[in-house]
Amino acid sequence: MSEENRTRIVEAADELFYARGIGQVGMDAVRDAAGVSLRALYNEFPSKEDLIVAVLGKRHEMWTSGVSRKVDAIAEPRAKLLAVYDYLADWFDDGDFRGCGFINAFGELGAASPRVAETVQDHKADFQRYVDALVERAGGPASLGPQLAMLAEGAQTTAAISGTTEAAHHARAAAETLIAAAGLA
Amino acid sequence: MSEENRTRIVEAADELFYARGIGQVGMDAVRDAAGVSLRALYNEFPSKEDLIVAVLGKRHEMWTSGVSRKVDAIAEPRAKLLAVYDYLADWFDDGDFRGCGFINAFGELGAASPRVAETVQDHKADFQRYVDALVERAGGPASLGPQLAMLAEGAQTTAAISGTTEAAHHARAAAETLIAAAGLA
DNA sequence: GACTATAGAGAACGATCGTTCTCAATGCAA
DNA sequence: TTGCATTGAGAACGATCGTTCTCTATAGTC
Repeated sequence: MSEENRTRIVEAADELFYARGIGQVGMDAVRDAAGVSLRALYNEFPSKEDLIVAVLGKRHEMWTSGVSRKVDAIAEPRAKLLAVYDYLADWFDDGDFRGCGFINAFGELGAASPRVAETVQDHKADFQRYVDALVERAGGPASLGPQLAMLAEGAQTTAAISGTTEAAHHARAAAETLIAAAGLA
Repeated sequence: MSEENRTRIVEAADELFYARGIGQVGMDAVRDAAGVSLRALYNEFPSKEDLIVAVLGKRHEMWTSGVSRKVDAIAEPRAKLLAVYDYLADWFDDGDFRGCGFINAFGELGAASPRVAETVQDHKADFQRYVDALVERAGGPASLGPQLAMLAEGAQTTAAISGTTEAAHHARAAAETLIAAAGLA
């Protein structure tokens, strides 16, 4: 029961935080959306900061599983690198896309909450390691990893602000050029 | 006098908003930092949203003049493109660097305030046009502009979250590769 | 010097928010 | 059934915030 409450709360909070911005969402709104009592909410998450960290944790899992599903579907190591941008394209096409939740949380609360800042840093470092590993398995130089990750980063904010999906395709095209220039056929 | 008040308020607010996140800064804090009465503050900016938009406007000017100062110092059209990343490197080295103020504002308030969202969009569109113009003058293909701008975008968020300057150099290296691949010697 | 307009200092207001508390209802153990 | 622990519903609390108002002092005008 408690576990069911947790997931319902986290899912509702994630949706609200992401759509409106964390500071614009009160705990009352989370309670209403989750269909849970305020007492149950605070039983699971003793403070809003705890809830925020949990939401980011769930978002990290969604990101990680979403990216690797797309990457795992491709066999060729070089093409795996490009699959990341295909995942972005799918994501950007979601009507509710509003940028990277981690970047948004960092900009809003990174300075005020060390826990939030650290959670965001961990997420980005994890993704960087993931891309680095793909690059290595494809036989690319170590310098390629940060460049490819940065393109993904830039695509997310560009797509969020411009409101268009193009950024994913521009990023993918740039990645193809970088990969080819790195000597990966 | 009123003009002097305006600039003092905007400068103080910019520093606070950027360092702490906009929602974490009350109008009282702005008043204290600006050394101005609350009445004078509201005389110049009838609402906090007005102040936020003014702060973003000033930030846009700082960004525009900073980038073009760096770009104008270079003669060769191809090298002008890379000067953008040198500007980023300088900026990231600032101890108070905390990412792109526009991205931060968008993530925090873009959904709640159409005026903020539009101001951020205008800023990014302006920068994109600027890069596109540099690319065109260098004889590069139109597809290069979005790619270079996206690298700059990604570098800013990466540097902000990782807390390191490297991102500017990675972005610059990637830009060199993209520029070379586009046939610009 | 008297009058008026302006502005500073900060109290005050109303709303919101994170968090806790009250109270009644429920479910379970004996 | 009685007693007890748990829970839901939501009122209440204390703090903060954006904004306005009061009151006083000052400066300029006649």
